[in-house]
Amino acid sequence: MVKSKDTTTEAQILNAAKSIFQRKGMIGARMQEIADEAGINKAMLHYYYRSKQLLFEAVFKKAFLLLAPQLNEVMNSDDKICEKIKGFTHNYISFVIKHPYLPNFIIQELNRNPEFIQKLMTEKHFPSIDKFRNQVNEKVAEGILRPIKAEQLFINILALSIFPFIAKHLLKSIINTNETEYKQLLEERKTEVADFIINAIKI
Amino acid sequence: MVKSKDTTTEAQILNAAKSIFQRKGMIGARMQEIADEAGINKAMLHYYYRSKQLLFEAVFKKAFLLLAPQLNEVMNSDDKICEKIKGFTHNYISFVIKHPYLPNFIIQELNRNPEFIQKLMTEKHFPSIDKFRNQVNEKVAEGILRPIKAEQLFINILALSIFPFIAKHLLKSIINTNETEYKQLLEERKTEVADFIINAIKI
DNA sequence: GTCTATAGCCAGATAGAC
DNA sequence: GTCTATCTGGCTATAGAC
Repeated sequence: MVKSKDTTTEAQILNAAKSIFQRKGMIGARMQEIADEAGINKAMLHYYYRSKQLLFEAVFKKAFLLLAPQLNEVMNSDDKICEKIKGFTHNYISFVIKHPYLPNFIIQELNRNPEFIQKLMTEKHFPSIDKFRNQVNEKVAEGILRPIKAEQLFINILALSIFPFIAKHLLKSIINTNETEYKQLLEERKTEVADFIINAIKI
Repeated sequence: MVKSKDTTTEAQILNAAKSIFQRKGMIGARMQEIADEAGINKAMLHYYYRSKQLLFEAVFKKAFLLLAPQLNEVMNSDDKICEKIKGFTHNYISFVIKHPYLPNFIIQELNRNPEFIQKLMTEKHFPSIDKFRNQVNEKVAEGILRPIKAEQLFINILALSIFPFIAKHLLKSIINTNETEYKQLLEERKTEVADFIINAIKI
């Protein structure tokens, strides 16, 4: 029987590395920790990925390519604006509930190493908001939407979807909720965020 | 002549540490780097603050106590809700434009060490949204505001104010702007964010 | 391919002269 | 209080046996 793709040593390492890097970041992660998580020897990490830096880049790229296409898919679809907003916020929040460390990982590592984004921008699937921008400008000109810059609206959509995951611990304390209640709030946001945005922009 | 408070060695160290820790985080920062920034010897850091951990905690606490009272001041004032929102977003965004590393620093270090927030919660000035919550619930009951949970509204206000600073590099690339243009967008948000929120909640 | 042992480096911390 | 020199531990990376 051929080994399934996820049980090869190489894949086991990548999964373990993903888990550790996303929780601790590039600098905070320890190769020994990754090896332990994968249940194999530390030397094997170097055998397969040469260095910590290269292992990290493999993890980062994979994570980025998981988030980016979702941005594109919705932003550049042919849906109407309200449908886009509903679709995007619902899908994105659902996705991030399943992968809560992902956005913070991406944002944090891009802050640590802003030049890294240059490499990513050459990728085919790097997100763009061109279609979304045209749509918004058009509808604003027609008087169907309140005047707002497409860029600001885009920032708002992303902020409302992602921030509650990034600032989870701070927000939990300020609004004085426990873990269960906070998860409930996040669930509600799957629809709440779109309602909020649409009320904000419709005439 | 008595030395001004900011030129004592102790204060020089704290300022240098603030600058380095906020940019690199607790793990990324190097004691040597902080000493260089302060223009003094590495051994002095230990003479005044004993260890990296204690120096870090001094910086973190000072930073937190800079952000927290602003939250309280607006959220628990006697202003009407719309005034609160306008006042808070304008002041907070202005403040963060001047201290762009601050929110990310706080959020990042709280994620790394969630237990740390327990210590902070015992402080007098730890933010609470009690008054704001009552106000929102009241106005919603009266039918003056669209139905929304105060907690969700609070999260939205903070998200729209802070996220553009945290995700700066990512957002800059996606919306394809240079540094100057992005700063301009942030400037606009001093009023844009409040308009957006108020439109979203008013009937 | 997988392991053990270790080289080599770097950073926090301290000893001790001044 | 301030400095130089050094200790110590931890981490990445590799050499080499199996």
